[in-house]
Amino acid sequence: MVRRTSFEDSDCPVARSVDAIGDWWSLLIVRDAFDGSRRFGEFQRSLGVAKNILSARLRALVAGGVLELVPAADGSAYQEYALTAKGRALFPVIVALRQWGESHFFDDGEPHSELLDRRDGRPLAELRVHAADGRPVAPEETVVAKVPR
Amino acid sequence: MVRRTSFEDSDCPVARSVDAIGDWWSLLIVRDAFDGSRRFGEFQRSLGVAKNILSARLRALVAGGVLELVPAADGSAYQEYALTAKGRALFPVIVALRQWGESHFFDDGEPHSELLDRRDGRPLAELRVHAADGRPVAPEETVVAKVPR
DNA sequence: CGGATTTGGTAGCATGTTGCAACCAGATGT
DNA sequence: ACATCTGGTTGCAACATGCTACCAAATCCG
Repeated sequence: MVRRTSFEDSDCPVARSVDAIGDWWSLLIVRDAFDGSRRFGEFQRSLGVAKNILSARLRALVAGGVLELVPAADGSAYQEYALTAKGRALFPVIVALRQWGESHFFDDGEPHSELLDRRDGRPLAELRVHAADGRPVAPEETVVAKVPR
Repeated sequence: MVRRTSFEDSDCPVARSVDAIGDWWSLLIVRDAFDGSRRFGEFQRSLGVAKNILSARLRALVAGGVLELVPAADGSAYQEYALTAKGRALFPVIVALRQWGESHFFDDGEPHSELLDRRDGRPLAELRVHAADGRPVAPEETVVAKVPR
């Protein structure tokens, strides 16, 4: 994306997040990281993305503090990409996108990969937005407060 | 983004969602729609995006069923873009991105726009991922079930 | 009514980014 | 030692992006 206008100075957190993630490939990389991918080759096989693109995205994610390079768990000289705390904090974003996709882009019975609770093997609960007091809120019940200058 | 490989046939809901949204501009358009923007000009002023890009994105979002064209509320001959039910279902995605941005890209006290509960004026609760039984689950406590062929 | 302005776009063009293929160095396997 | 795997980089063509100019219809304003 040719973007002469970066969002890194925007006062909207959504814009900064979008800017930090970079592009959709990056988000799918993060998804794969949640799913257990750790090595360059794993990401590449899973995503089918060109290696130069993957290389650039991984570097950007590391620079952005979403991933970090750690020594390979198997003791080899290679390195692995691991989610940082900041990267793991993207979990609700991935889950939200996943649930939206499940709800709107698959016919009844059409098979798709699913995110399950490891403990009981059941799908996760639908994400819901709540107010500070725990009451569920719909979009119309919210308001964006413009930044206090 | 030059993407010869579309994700529309992926079995991963995240990939299909990403594909359906299209690009980051589209997501910011949806964010603005949640914030009350309805007209072409409103989106353009708010985003500062080139008109041809905005035009293409709006058309794609309408084609994808995220937005729909409705007669203008003020009775004029113009039309307005309104979120469909499918579009409104993106609310958790936007909120998740917003909260991630708030947590990681603003210094303490740095002003930023905020999403508040209209009823009590307080920020929303932090989104959390729960299992079917209501227990909170961390990423490591989940597993992706590969599609049953 | 008539002219100016706003709204909501489209068209053309330069440029940057994507994505493919080829290549390459170091680590690993045998 | 030799082959292969891993993890990249480089060059290049094609395409999408984004800017500016242009345009038609609707609306405003005197």
